[in-house]
Amino acid sequence: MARPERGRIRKNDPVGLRARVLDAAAASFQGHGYRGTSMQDLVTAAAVTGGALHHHFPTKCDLALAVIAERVSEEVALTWIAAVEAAPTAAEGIIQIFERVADHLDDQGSVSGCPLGNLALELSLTDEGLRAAIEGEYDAWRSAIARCFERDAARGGAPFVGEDPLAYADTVVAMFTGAMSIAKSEQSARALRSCIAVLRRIMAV
Amino acid sequence: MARPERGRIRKNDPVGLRARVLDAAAASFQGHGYRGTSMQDLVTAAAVTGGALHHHFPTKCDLALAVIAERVSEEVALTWIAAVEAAPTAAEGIIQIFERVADHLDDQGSVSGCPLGNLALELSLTDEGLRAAIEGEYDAWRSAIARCFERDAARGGAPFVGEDPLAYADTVVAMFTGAMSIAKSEQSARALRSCIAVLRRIMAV
Amino acid sequence: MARPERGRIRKNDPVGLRARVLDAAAASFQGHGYRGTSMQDLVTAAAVTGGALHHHFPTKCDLALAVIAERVSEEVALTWIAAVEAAPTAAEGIIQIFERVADHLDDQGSVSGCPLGNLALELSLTDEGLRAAIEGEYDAWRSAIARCFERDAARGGAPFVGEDPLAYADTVVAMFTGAMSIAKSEQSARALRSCIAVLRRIMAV
Amino acid sequence: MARPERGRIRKNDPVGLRARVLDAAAASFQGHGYRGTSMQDLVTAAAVTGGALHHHFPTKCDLALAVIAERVSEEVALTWIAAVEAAPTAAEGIIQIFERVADHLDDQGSVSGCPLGNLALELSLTDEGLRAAIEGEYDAWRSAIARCFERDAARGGAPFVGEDPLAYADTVVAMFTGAMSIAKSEQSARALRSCIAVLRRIMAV
DNA sequence: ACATACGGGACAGCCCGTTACT
DNA sequence: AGTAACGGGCTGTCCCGTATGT
Repeated sequence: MARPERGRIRKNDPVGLRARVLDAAAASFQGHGYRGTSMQDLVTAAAVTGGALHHHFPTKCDLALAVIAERVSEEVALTWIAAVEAAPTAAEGIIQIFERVADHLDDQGSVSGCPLGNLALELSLTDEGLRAAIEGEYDAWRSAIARCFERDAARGGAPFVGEDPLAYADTVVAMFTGAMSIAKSEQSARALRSCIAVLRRIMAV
Repeated sequence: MARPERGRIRKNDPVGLRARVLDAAAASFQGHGYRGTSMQDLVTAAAVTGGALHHHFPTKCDLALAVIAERVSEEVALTWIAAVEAAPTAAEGIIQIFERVADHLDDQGSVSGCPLGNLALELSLTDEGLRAAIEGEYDAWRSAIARCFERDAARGGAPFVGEDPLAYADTVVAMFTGAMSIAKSEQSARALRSCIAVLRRIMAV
Repeated sequence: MARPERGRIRKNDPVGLRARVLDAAAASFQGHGYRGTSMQDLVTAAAVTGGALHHHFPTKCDLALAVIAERVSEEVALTWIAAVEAAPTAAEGIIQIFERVADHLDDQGSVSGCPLGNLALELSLTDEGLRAAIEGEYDAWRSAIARCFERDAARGGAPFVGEDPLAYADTVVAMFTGAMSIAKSEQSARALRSCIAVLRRIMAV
Repeated sequence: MARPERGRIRKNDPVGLRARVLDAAAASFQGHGYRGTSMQDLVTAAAVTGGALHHHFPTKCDLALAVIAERVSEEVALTWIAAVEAAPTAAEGIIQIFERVADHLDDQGSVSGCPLGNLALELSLTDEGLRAAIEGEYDAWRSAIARCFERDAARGGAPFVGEDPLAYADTVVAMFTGAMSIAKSEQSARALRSCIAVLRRIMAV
């Protein structure tokens, strides 16, 4: 995957630099928001120069698109999609993910919210390209959960979803997104645990 | 009576001016976000001068606090608290509110999101005072729903809430907040309608 | 001197209010400078409202003139003019004043400079009226010292002043003003003590 | 080679631009004071853009520090330090400098004061870094004069300084600073000439 | 690829002074 | 006499993006 080094230490490291910037941007966008993050902040956080930053990401919007495509997307894929697919049933997987995130928030001092939700509210009305990218992430997220519900139903499980697994998937995503928003404003995982309690009853896990 | 001269007639109307500013700010904060709204925007939108604005709201943060306390709070009270309390049962009230909001979004061209949710994600980590104010609104919202569930349970209804009406209330708030976030990124009421379908089944309405 | 009270407690106290403002302004002008002091600072410091302040001093410049005429002038008169005149000889008086001020600076934590010197440098080129007022203070100060030198000379003392007591008076004022400036930048009375040492030798005290 | 489009021709000349800004700032700080000079004034005076100004001097304080270190310092070095060192004796040098400055003031229409003194009084209590920088300049100035007195004493001259050349140097600096302050408020070189007369007698020049 | 210099235009906050009002 | 509302305008700072340079 990575370009093979040839013993020589290259001063120019476009891949590493780009990755550093994306990491810094993803973290800062989540913590301080898109508008709350200046390019200068990233120059400092990623230890790059302004020129290099603009070489890789001509505009701030380009950077946001890359963060969504290469960082937020990955986080959704790992935290949610891979996890539900790996779980015995979608219901169990969903509960586990909620619990894992809630535990993680308790471990950390602060709650900075769902990265996708943060960007969704801040950028959806700003730029059509960004909006579409965010919508795409939501779609992938919801679709993966719906597929798991359908799989379970095909196996005779998940009776609660009835004829509309997509609506249930949508609702799970909405609950998570909303609970993270409340969690951010309360700086506690309480709302997530409330959702867990309700989900257990609904899905009989 | 009124004397609309071409020269400037100055009228001391602190209440009216303050109201104009709050209205303009509430609308712009919801549409473009807190950081996406400049004080100059409000000067234009509310037709006030910079000096007058500064007199009533020395800092932008003060203005946000006032918007939360005097506009967002009122909207939550009207749209949600009064509506659930007035409905025959909490379950019916909740469904009605979701439907009313979804219809409203369909009528309008664009979806600008839940005012409380927007501010929650953007400002919770910015200022402790703002975070606390937002937390208070969430608490009032959730508590009102929980009280309605308890009232119904006392009358022998709402069997689904079991022993924890607060968790159900929390979940409803999370679902609404999250669905509005998704709706904003999709520019459609779809997510809300998915939630309605699920809520109907859960609460058997 | 004071207007006779008639048993009734008057809420309006123009004299007291004016005095409070002048005190606050004199202190702040010396500490933070004329431009470094805002009318709002004085509103806070003197516990008056903006309206009352502007009622007594229509413009900031008017206030500065009043501070010079009623506070700085008084301080020069007390600290310098009365003190040299009361001393046995001008030379002894001058030394004593330098020492008194140096001791005072050592006692206090910080050195905020000579009130007249501060205003002189900041305002002389701003407004002709202010410049003239400051010049008048310098003139009164220097003249008083010169008169004392002449008085001593008439008694057969102060041989060092020769035929030009005014030049010596000027020099003393310059030394004091300059030493206070250096003292402010060093936050120490060192420069004043250096001047004392030299003055003792020159004037043989 | 160069392609002079109808648009603006941009030239990267960091040294020249920086020098232009420092020159404009030094002049304006002396004439109108630090607080009396706005960044916009400098943008106009130095014919630079706000962005370029901010690039070289992120804050006004940074600019003041640079003005002290690179302009005021140089002026002190040229006008005073080099001049006293070059003179046959310190006493003669000092008198010459006073006379040169007095003549210069008479030639010009207006007196804008000693650049170091102006900044000393206005900024010493504003920022610790500025205060320290100004103190350093005073120290260099005074030390240079003291060294010349010592040199003269070693050659058998300057009998008046006795055992404390530093106190005499201090006094000379104070006299100059104070006389310039008075000169500014009187808009005349009179105070300087008074000092010259006294210095001649004291130092027997 | 990367680094520095630079352009032009906002931004929030504050300023001094005036006017309406009690 | 004293209070509070209000008017414009300006301040220092920062912003994002581009151009020049290596």
